Amino acid sequence: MQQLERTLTALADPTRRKIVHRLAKGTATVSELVDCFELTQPTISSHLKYLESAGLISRTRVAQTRPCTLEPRGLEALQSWIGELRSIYEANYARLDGVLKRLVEEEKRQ
Amino acid sequence: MQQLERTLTALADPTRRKIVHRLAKGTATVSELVDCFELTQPTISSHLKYLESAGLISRTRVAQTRPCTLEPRGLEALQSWIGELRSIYEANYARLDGVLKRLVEEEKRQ
DNA sequence: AATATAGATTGACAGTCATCTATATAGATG
DNA sequence: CATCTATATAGATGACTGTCAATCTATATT
Repeated sequence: MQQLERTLTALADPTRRKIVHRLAKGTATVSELVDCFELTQPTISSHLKYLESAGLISRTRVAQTRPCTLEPRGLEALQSWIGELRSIYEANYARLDGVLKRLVEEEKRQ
Repeated sequence: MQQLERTLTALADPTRRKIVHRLAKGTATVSELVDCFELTQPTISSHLKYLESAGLISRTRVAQTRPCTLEPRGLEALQSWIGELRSIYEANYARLDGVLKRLVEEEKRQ
């Protein structure tokens, strides 16, 4: 799967969005996240695996703990992708405007 | 489901992203989209339903055809959401920088 | 009226996902 | 070594998704 797709799939889940939101405020260990979410630890670990493979978070090792940190690059990439899409749309919409103006001018001339 | 979640879920599918990309270049009917994608018409229709409920496209009626148009508002909303998230991250990252600087200054003074 | 075309809807099936419980591993600590 | 804590892994289950074939509805054309 492409990186963009992993990112979108990862963010499509509400729990994972909440995790990302939480990590935007600072690093957290798996247990700290478990405490936030009324879900079991394996469930949270599984979500973290998604987020990591999407490049949205990274994990280090501190003793037995695995602190998670938000990696903003994945978000940047997604934001750029949307931006490009909107550019294509706006370019074509502008061209349509151009066509309409020309039609209107032809009307006038007749 | 919230609008943001619908948008993300809609865009998480590669076929739907391709449809959006195609519609960014201009309106298309269902049949035209079917011709683009080596998928059956019901499959495309089902994807269009997702995109419509996510507010990413709109459909009108012209005789028997149902031309689809990209609606950029859904994309804008998603882009803003990511922007907010990045702001939170950057604010906290900056604060962390501040903490580090203060620690370094205290070091110097001693 | 009869027929053709554009789409939507329905039913079925395989695959994936989110979640849980139960168990295993890795490191810290007594 | 024995045990505690933090996390990972395995397996089960119910819900949802993507897909297709078949069928239905609405409009256009002859």
